[in-house]
Amino acid sequence: MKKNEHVKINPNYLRIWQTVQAIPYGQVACYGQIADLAGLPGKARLVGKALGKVPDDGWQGAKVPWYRVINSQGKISFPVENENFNQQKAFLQDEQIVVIGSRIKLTDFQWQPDIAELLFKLDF
DNA sequence: TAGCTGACTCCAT
DNA sequence: AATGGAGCCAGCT
Repeated sequence: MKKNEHVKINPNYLRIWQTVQAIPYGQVACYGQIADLAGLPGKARLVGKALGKVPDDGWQGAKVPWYRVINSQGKISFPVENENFNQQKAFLQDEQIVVIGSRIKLTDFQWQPDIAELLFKLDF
């Protein structure tokens, strides 16, 4: 199939991608945090699924910074030295985020969104 | 339809 | 800090 016009995209993925786009440069968020902000509490694993399907060319004209999402323990959720792991780590370090091994200090880099502002921006 | 899977979390060691 | 187990739940086969 060449065209994707009849390919149905899970609407939850769209909300997740949009929420991830709101993570500021130089900061990170957890899977569960994104799920909550996207209005999908308890569905952290779905966030991982959605990120695995992020369009390479971005969504709605903007890139989706999937690499700014890590797990609740402050670690990159790919096996160490795996190709994806290395790419994610490199992207994060490019944003001045300190990554030690697979670990990032959440106390220093975790995104603390202003809920009111975010809800307005995301328009759910 | 019924299992299986996993870019998760939480809690105990 | 690292490791393991149980719970979790939408998607996928």
